[in-house]
Amino acid sequence: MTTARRDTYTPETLLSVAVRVFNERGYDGTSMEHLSKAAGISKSSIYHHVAGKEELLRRAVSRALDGLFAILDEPGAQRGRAVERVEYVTRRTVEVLIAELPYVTLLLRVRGNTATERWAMERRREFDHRVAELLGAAAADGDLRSDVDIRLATRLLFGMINSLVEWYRPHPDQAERDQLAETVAHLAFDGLRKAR
Amino acid sequence: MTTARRDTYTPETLLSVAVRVFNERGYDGTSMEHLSKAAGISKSSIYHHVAGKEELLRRAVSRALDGLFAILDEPGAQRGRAVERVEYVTRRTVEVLIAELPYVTLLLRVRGNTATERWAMERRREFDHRVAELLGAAAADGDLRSDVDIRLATRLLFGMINSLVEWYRPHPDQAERDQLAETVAHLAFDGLRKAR
DNA sequence: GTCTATATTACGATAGAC
DNA sequence: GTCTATCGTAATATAGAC
Repeated sequence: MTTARRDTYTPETLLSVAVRVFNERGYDGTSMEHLSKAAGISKSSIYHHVAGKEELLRRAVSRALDGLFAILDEPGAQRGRAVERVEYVTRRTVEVLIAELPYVTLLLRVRGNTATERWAMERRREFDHRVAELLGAAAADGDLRSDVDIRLATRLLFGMINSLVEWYRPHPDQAERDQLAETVAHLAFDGLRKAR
Repeated sequence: MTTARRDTYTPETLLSVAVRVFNERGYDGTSMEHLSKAAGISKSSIYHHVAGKEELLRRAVSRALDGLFAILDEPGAQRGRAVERVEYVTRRTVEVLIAELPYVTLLLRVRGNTATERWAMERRREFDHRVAELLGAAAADGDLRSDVDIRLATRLLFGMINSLVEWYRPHPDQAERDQLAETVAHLAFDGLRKAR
């Protein structure tokens, strides 16, 4: 082994700094100079670790997308009635959003000006589509209220969940985080689920 | 009277072009060159109508904020039980958001990099605060479920409403627009309001 | 009111020393 | 791995002709 702890940047540690600044100023509003100041190294040193600004964006949104898509492969999203699977995905989406907050925040804000941004938007739409299918299956099972359009409900549900990135700030208390996911699912589905 | 119809830009008509481009590319991602191409006039001609890029932003977010604050002065937001007032404000906020869609969209996306952006964010927080107070009054009246934190509910409600700007596209059918406001209020309050 | 031409600054990225 | 110096481009904005 070499020295126990290196006090230099890796692409990953540099990424965490960059994502914070991207979220504060917006991706387009952040210059390499801004990143350089925030990281405490010169502009050219950043290029030693990553190819450029867009690579930092790609790494960040990839991390967010990987976290979201992994939810769909979990047992809770694959077994049981559709309404229970979509409720599970709702809770887990909130949890992943909180666990990877800065990365998902950045993902939700890309505008499509670069190839990387357009790729991220397409992958995100794919995730939304997968959840919309689940919600559609739950409706077909007769487990959702019939007086609400399913596409509209999907969009409002995602709108509610995704809005968390605009105000939620990391909390050390694990119980508090579980509570949040429960409240969101509770609020969403007590409005959605057919009375019985 | 002069000629019935001038085929030249006013600050207002130029604004509608600029806001569209701002929403497509993001404010920071839009250059005066982009605006010039979209408007079909040269960069320097734009400066004949407005002082610069930031003035276009200020005019846009002002229009959005004026529309939102006007809701709070309407009779429906001032009379009756708090729970009915907040439901009225919810419906009207959806309607104003749709009526002034590109302007509100831009307002909801400002990041705070300029003085104009920080002013807009502060005014928007003020509006949110006013609605949160209404929701608090409704809770004090005992008209809302007691198992949901009121601050969290306010944020999720706004998150749901504001997410409309991410997917809603103008629709000529007035009934469709009324329907949307009803559905949002329905979904939100059938989850929020105490069973009776 | 619109244009071309340009001043000036900021940006992303590279060269090359240490 | 980090630096200073710099390149080439694109940005906001202005000058001044028509």
